[in-house]
Amino acid sequence: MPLIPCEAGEEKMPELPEVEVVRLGLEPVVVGARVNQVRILEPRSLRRHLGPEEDFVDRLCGARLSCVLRRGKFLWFPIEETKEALLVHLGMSGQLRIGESESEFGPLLRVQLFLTTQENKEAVVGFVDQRIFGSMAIDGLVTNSERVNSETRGSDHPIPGTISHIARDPMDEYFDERKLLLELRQRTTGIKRLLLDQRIVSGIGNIYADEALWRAKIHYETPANLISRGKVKELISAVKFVFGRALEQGGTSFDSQYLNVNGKAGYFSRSLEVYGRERKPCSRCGSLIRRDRFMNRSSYICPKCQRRRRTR
DNA sequence: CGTTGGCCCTGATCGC
DNA sequence: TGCGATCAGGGCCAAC
Repeated sequence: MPLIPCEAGEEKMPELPEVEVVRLGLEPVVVGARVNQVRILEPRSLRRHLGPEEDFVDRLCGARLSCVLRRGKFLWFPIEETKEALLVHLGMSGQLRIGESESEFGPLLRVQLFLTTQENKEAVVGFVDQRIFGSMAIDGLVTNSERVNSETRGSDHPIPGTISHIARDPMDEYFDERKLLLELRQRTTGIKRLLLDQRIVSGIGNIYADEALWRAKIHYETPANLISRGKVKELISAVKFVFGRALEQGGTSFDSQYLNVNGKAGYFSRSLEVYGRERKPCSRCGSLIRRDRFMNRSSYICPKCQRRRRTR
């Protein structure tokens, strides 16, 4: 069975497209599977769980998982017997990998789930996470009317309570583009910070934020309310474009159900125009890409295409 | 409430 | 060879 080896250095934070590829890879194995046993190797990986470690294990053991859902960068597995779900966030370095034996996940294995699949086969899911920014939890599912930010449109499918503040992502069929447009245009904060704020729009991380801003030719610090309506629309289209392109590439390298069921193999660096391309030429104008420090992270821009406070 | 700054966390890598 | 500094950044929270 092919397992992707860990190669140091090429690790990147999974954003929406990578998480979706993980979701697709898990789906055939996990849907209808029964959890027989749970092993916690690193209790800090349960930080999001509201309760002790034993409680997490008790609630999950014996559960049948009905499907794999995603919003933004969160994944969850509703449990058939209860109104709860196994909630997972990969953080910066988390991976969910499918295996058949116990020992193939390496020293960064944090949580292990032993499953019996719908086809009555044994499977093991390993949660591997170097930096322990990712986490797992058992969380109650709530419907729209019970949510913190109840939504004005869309389905009333239940969602884990602790992530009910997470906005719909741009690939969601009920994503409300007009609502996002209106919200962005009345905020004075720099546009990149808003793109990264999962309460406003989810799924975007540092890499695809830079990519989308480059496509729309917007400087990352431009106050959102100073960007014209048309330009904000362009930006939202750019987000959808970079997500869509990454998903296509993730899909093409997706030969078997085991391939790409981890947080890194699906990273599609060939398609990146600015991120990680410091001092390399902009593919539009030839200017050298610059790396700035911003919000304790890197921002890559083309200094010519993305001028400060360009609004139209 | 909107905005902003900073903390968490580990292993790879770099400079001296 | 050793060792401290640096870097990666999503989510969340305190402070104003």
